[in-house]
Amino acid sequence: MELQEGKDRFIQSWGTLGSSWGINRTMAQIHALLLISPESLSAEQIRDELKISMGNANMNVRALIDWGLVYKELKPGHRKEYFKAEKDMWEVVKKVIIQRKKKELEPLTRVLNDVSNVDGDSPAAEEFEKVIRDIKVFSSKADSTLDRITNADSNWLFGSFISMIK
Amino acid sequence: MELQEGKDRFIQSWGTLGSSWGINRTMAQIHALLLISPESLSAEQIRDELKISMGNANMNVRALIDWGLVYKELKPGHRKEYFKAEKDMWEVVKKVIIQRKKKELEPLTRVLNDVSNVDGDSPAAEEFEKVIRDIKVFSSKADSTLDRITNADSNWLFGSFISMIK
DNA sequence: TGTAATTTTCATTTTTTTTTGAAATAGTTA
DNA sequence: TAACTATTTCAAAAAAAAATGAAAATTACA
Repeated sequence: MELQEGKDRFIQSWGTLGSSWGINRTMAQIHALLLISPESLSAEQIRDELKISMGNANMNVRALIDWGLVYKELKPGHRKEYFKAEKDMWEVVKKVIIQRKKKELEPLTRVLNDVSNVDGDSPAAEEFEKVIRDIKVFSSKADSTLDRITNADSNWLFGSFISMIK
Repeated sequence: MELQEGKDRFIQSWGTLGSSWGINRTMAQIHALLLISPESLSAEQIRDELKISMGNANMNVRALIDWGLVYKELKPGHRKEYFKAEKDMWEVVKKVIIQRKKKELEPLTRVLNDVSNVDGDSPAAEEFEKVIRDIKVFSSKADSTLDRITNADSNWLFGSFISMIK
């Protein structure tokens, strides 16, 4: 297969995957482009490769930097800013978990605490409080497990320790 | 807090959370409504509670059933179909993992295999192949870890086994 | 089988999300 | 500081996703 075709297909596919992970398509495509690039790229190069506007390129590069998935690189003698991707997949996953935990788990926890006591003792109220309690217990476990994951080595989750508990 | 206010806030919040998980807002709201309901509900009741159209209610209930997050219940003496939610959060998470694995990991793997060999040995081609290889290794580990999770008891991931490897 | 209730489908409309592009701002060099 | 290059912002446009509602299909019961 031609390199160009491979690149296009990979960028496309990574973009689709990103959409399911709270990373919009262009954002994920930029990440893909930087992943497969041996050199860091400028916003201008990103715009040209992906055929998007400067504004779009700039906004999504910033978002990627916020997520910790892309780093800014200052090339001596160059005026433009250059960008390179985090290429370690375990790091990528950890960064995504950190963001999503912040954006999803924390707001949910706030609501669960707010609504955990309701008036009355009808079956509906009882069931409601029970479900809220269950979800609270579950999300607090998820919270600490996710913390453990984001602080661990990839082998902790993937690796040989499996055999230890078999 | 009034029960109704608590319900509304929870349904709203679960809907938002769902949007980040490949479950559209209404789909997640229906799941939330069924979660906190002591009795199974008909499509008509769901439509009324959430103020949505029948078509929308029907389509999203079907989707929830596909995901395994909602079950159909046949009430003797009733003509309508009734629906109840999967209320065990660990089951909910496992069902979501199963769906997302199918919808995301499998297509990615296919593309990675397709593009893993490209012409030439330029730095760009070398880097491309290296990145594809890395992602392949990573996703195959993720794949088996996710299988393990979906077959395990919730304690496996959350629970006391942590202490075993400390 | 005929009738009414229920469920499903899907073209159209509405809503939400993303992108553009042009203007404003910031930064660099001579 | 002037002239130019690069970056950021954001209102408006475009694209994508979701919801409606009416018609079609299915199902249950007399």
